[in-house]
Amino acid sequence: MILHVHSQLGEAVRAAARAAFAAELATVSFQYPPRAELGDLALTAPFDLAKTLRRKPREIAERLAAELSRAPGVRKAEVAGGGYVNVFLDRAPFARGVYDWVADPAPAARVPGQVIVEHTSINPNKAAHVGHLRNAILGDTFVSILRHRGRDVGVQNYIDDTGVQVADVVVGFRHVAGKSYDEVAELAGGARFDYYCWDLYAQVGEFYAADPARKKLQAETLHAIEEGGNETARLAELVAARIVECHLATMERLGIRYDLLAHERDILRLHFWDRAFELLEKAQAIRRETEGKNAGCWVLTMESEGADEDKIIVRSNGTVTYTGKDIAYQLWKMGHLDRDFRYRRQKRYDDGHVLWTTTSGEGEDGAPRFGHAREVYNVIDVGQSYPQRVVKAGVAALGHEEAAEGSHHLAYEKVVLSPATARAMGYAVSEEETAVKVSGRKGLGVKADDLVDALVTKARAEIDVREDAREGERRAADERGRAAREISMGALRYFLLKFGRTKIITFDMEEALAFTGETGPYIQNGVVRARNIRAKLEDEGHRVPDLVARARALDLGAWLAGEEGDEVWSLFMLMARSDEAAEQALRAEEVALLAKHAFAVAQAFHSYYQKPRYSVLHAETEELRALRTLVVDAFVRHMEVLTRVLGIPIPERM
RNA sequence: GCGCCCGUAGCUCAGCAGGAUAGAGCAGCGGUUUCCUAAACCGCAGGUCGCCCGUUCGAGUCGGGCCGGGCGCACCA
Repeated sequence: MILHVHSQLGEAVRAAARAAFAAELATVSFQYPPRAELGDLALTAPFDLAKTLRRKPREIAERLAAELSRAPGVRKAEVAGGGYVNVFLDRAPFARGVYDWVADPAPAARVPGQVIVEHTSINPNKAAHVGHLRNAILGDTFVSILRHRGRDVGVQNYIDDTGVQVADVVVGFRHVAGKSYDEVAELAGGARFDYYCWDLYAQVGEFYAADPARKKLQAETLHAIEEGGNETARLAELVAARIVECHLATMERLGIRYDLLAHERDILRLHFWDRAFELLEKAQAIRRETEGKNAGCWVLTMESEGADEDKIIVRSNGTVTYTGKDIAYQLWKMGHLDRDFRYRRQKRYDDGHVLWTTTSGEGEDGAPRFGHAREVYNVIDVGQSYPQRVVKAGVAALGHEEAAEGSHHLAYEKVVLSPATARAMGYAVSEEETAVKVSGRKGLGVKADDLVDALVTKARAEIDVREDAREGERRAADERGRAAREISMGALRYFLLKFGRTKIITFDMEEALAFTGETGPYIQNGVVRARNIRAKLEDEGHRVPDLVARARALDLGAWLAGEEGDEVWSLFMLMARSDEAAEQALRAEEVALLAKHAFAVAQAFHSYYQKPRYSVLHAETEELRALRTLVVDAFVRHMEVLTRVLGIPIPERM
């Protein structure tokens, strides 16, 4: 909504600059005055023009202000400070526009070209932990914003089913737990297999540490898995497949779904790397070293990477590194590898959406076209920045400049544990430590399902307290359970989104369980209240659509000019800026911007509706009731969209 | 050594195309419920934006240098 105003007024400013000063402005950006009394939008173009025109900013501002005052939708424009132009919008038509926009949000213009987002990509060898949740929630929400803003997005979850981590658990089953394939199969069919593997994986760490010679088992196992067609590979396959199902179930609790599971095994079996190697060799993007420390290796030159400029892609024993495989995968994503996976249906979600999986065996018909993206976002922790740069460099070295340009690493920092939370989990933490690193090897970390369980339990307890205090009918257990799950989901998603992605999150259980203040439940609460007001109106014989229609026909201008109007106006301005917030989130690749914006909108509504003098049901006049209903209805409708984009469900009651 | 990230209120963090008096949550203190549900609202208090230099009409924001903390620079993934 506001972006439309920006471009319209921007045109007016450009025209004015042309007419008055024969100056050509490239882009006109608008800011917002620090206080509402100063105006609705602020223009800083006079400062820029002052430089090129060698005239006083104020002088330029005067001229632009005069022109802008005549622009449609503008009530007045005045010069402030050293050369700002503050624009006051005509409130009534703008407010009607905002209402129409939120009541019937036109989908954003379709942006051509496919976008692939890879996220989650957890090693399929143990339960997901809170760090993985950060990845998945970040990725899922980014996808949602992309789609909201008109992008065609495919979501891929990379399954490293032939890596060392899976190999370690296989070693665990064989040599630590001493289980046969059938015994593992039985375990895998039971509950909490991912938890079992979590503990087993930690034991394998100790097993290796006790006798370094045992590391040989890891190498042998990994080799057998890569080779395929043997008992070890079958066991690895079983473990990985079952753990992936656990991860999918965990993520589904948070509303996170995928379009494709891309398996590393299939990248190997279908010889993606061999093809990528041919391409890289032919383009002389990689070269074989004949002397020096990298003798016998194929390396990719990394410019400006410091002392160690070359990255080894193929080891001297002829095997390819992970980074090499990743280059092949990235090339496939971008449609620059003339190979493709075969596909099978993995599962069908409740809403009918099909999750596909890659396969190197027999494929099924009907798969959509995966992997011809214009833009690729890889959601991977910041520790992978260097290999991600290598992947990008590899794509670029093949001459695919645009593809390299379109390769984004959505890097995020890790999640560490607060001393209190680590202690609660039974770890000794010294006084000086301010944070404790999670460690899969040591089995130290907060499991995703445990965290969700704790949230649901806490939310349920809160609900029970409130329900028991109620007069009249109380909710049944299953309704309370559903609300508890929805509130937990909102709390967790917001909690992991509100930090910038370059910030290390020190995870504290107490803090994560908070339902007051800047949290998901705060946002949910506002919408629930607003919906409740609408419901009460209907109960008392009013019809919300009629009231809204009536309000639209009233003199909005007079009302919006008053004291109540100021509060309503700032709420409407904030709602109008949601499209801008979403675009900013995409441009800055920072999902937190939209999450924070949603909180700000909720906050503005809370502060308004809470005041008894602005009561809708007990409004002094029918006119005021109609006007306030329009506000409440606009808020609900808008927040339904915003929260859906953020993946925050709205419970029926808190 | 080189590269990246972080340093803003007691604590956790916003402030990411430089812009007006630096914001929010938590914690603290004081208020608000015969009023659409208090997971709420209102108020008070709390800041040399790590330090120095520079660019600019203007720097928390950009550049350089320093200090402190974290991560990366594997023939691991």
